[in-house]
Amino acid sequence: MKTQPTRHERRKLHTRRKLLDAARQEIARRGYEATGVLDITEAADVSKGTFYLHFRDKEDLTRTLILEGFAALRTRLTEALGASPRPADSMEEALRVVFRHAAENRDLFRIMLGRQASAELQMTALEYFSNAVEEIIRGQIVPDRPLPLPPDLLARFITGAGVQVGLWWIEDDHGLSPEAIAAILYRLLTRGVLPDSLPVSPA
Amino acid sequence: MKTQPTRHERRKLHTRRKLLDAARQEIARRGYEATGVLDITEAADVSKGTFYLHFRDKEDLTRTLILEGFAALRTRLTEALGASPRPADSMEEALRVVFRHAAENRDLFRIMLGRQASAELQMTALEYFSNAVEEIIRGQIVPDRPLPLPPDLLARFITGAGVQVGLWWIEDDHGLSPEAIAAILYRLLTRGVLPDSLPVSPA
Amino acid sequence: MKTQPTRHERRKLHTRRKLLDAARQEIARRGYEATGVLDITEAADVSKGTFYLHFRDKEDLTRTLILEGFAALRTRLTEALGASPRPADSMEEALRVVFRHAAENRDLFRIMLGRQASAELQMTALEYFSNAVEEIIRGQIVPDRPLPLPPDLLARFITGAGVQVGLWWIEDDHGLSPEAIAAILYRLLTRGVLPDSLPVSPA
Amino acid sequence: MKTQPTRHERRKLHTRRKLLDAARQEIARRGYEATGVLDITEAADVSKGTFYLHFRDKEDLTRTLILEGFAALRTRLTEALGASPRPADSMEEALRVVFRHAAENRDLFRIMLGRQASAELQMTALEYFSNAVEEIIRGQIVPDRPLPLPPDLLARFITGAGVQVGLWWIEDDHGLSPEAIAAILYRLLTRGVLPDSLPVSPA
DNA sequence: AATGAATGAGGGTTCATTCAT
DNA sequence: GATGAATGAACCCTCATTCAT
Repeated sequence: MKTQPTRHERRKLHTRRKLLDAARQEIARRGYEATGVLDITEAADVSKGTFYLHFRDKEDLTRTLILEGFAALRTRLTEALGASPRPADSMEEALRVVFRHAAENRDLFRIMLGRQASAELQMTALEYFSNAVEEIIRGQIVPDRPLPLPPDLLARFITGAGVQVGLWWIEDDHGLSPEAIAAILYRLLTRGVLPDSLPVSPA
Repeated sequence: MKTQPTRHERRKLHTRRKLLDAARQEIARRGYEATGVLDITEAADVSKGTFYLHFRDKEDLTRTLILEGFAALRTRLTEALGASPRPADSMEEALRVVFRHAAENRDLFRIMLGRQASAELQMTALEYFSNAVEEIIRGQIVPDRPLPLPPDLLARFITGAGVQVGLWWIEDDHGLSPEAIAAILYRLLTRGVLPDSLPVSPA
Repeated sequence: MKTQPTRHERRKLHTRRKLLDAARQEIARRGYEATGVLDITEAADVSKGTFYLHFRDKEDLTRTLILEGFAALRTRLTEALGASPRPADSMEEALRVVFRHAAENRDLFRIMLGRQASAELQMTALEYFSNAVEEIIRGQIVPDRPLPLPPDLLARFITGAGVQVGLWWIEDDHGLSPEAIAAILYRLLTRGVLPDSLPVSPA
Repeated sequence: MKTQPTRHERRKLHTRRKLLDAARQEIARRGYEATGVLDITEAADVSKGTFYLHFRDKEDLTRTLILEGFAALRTRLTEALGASPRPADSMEEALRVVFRHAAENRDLFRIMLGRQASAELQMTALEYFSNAVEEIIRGQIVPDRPLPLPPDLLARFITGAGVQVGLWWIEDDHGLSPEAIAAILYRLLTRGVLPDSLPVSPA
């Protein structure tokens, strides 16, 4: 059992991959709603019928695409932060990892969060990020000093701000490295937006 | 003279209003993409043809809906802040006004910003808010102390955070008054999210 | 009884005339099928409802337009040929009258016979002409020398040829006067198309 | 290899043929304008969507129908007249071929030339025939005896007459064989319509 | 596993016609 | 008599999905 991927299986996986890649490009280019199954299959150079051999429908494929992206990001975060990260320091490092990942997966981030998404998709992705952030927040609560605000509210605040900063930077990096934009976001989140609390020279 | 806005015109305006109201409800319920022109006209109890007498297409109607909303909010803000608001104090007051307005126009805010929107719509609304915030920021820059961060980036940060907090609160107010949620957001924006800077008792 | 046309009636007739004129122009410009009732009423500067006060529908109006044209032509023919025309000579004269009339009523002839017509209209007009020609033919049959061909066939032959020659000339008169084109058509009809029977210098 | 026009392709061609046949019948019955795509697909017993798989729109299909008809007629003429026809004799023979073809393709001729056409279609078909006739005329001009009339005018004359005679005969053959009606038309065209020049016994 | 012809519900839109004013 | 808002049937067309091959 599990001897080899049976050429057949390799071929099948290859087709599936072609579809996912084509979908990412097409959706990033034309937007989720405007991209038809035909656009995807033509870009993948397979027949329309084949699509339904691999995915239940367009939403299924897109969800797969996004979950793959999340999984990859998670892996990367885990690797970068080690098994037991010390939270305080690790937050900024986590942001750095996320921005680096975003830079390398622009299409995917646009599909998840930008105009190219469907509102549905956008909210789903946002919720995913938000849940992850909430998880982290909950992990940091110490029993004798409970948080004065609901963790899910904090998570939404952070995620909303982070996503918009991320999109601003993905559209045009303004000469900022992933590390630089991570530092800015970290500072804004932890110190607020009043001029006094802002760094003197950002970039 | 001018006694009669020509019953005709009154009738027409009435129909137009019925369409706008029906559209707001239907889109809030089913989402922008899932709502057909037929759904709207049926809810408004007019014929499909009538729709096209008043609006070029679904997008036109929705844009009208949203612009109306923006206009109403702007009016309200202007009234509340007076002719010459002192910026520093007025920020929190502005947030209060916005949250009060949001509470009274849940459907509209969901349509603009929530899952019910199209991604396109969502970004457009977000941009609108973001531009308004940017405007305010630029208005506060004093020549001898320039902002260390691009105003549009700050605006995106604030808007992203604000919108998510707003949606969190619109979905379920968690027992928080508009004033309370405005205070929380203001605090998070100006002092950051670290536990130390958070108030002791939120609501 | 019949005192004066009662200002009211004059006004009504005036509106009717405006509609007919507008229709002729619009249909000549855009074609019968492509011309909407709205196009006509706007050109006539009356409301859409008014249209149906004067005509049952678009076809009714168009038929009226064409019948008016026929009536005018008939009047002109009667005047020109006198009460008892001697057939032989009168045929060419009749053609001259028709071509003169066509030149002065291009729009109408285009609507009846050209691309601007509906196929229905075209055949109706053609049948009208054909019937008129048949009438003439039957009037010339002398009992002891019956025609060797059915009069309706001859009439269709003549009408078909005449209409196409007429359209050729209406589109561009090629420098030919009504009299000249009438002479050509007469010659072709009576002598045939073989080179030998053709006149030496046409125009 | 090439044994199989890929059952797929055969099936597709079959569907296409069903659509063309159904369209010919329906348009012949109800007229071009009055026939909807739905009428055609129902008659062909395929779904509405299938229509658009084979033709861009109704006009596209109709053009195809007519061009097919022209092509078939042209083939037949070429076969009948041989490679190098002697013009003089061949004109009557050509008419015979055309009338035979018309008899076997009544629906198509009605669609192209009769009330069932759109005026547009009618003029297009007429122009096609007219151009063909003009071609023939030009081919017969001998340098030292130039035609005294413009070839296109002659062509229009002949075509107009021929089409009307053809329609007269297609509607009801009046007991005339294709050969007989061809002879009549030939005689009328070459000798004119005056009683003296007409044959004594028509059929 | 792959194909692509066929499906058909549903979308947006137009426009001749009606009718209350 | 004139108006024009409202009607609704009918149209063309797209596209996600199915299914026979």
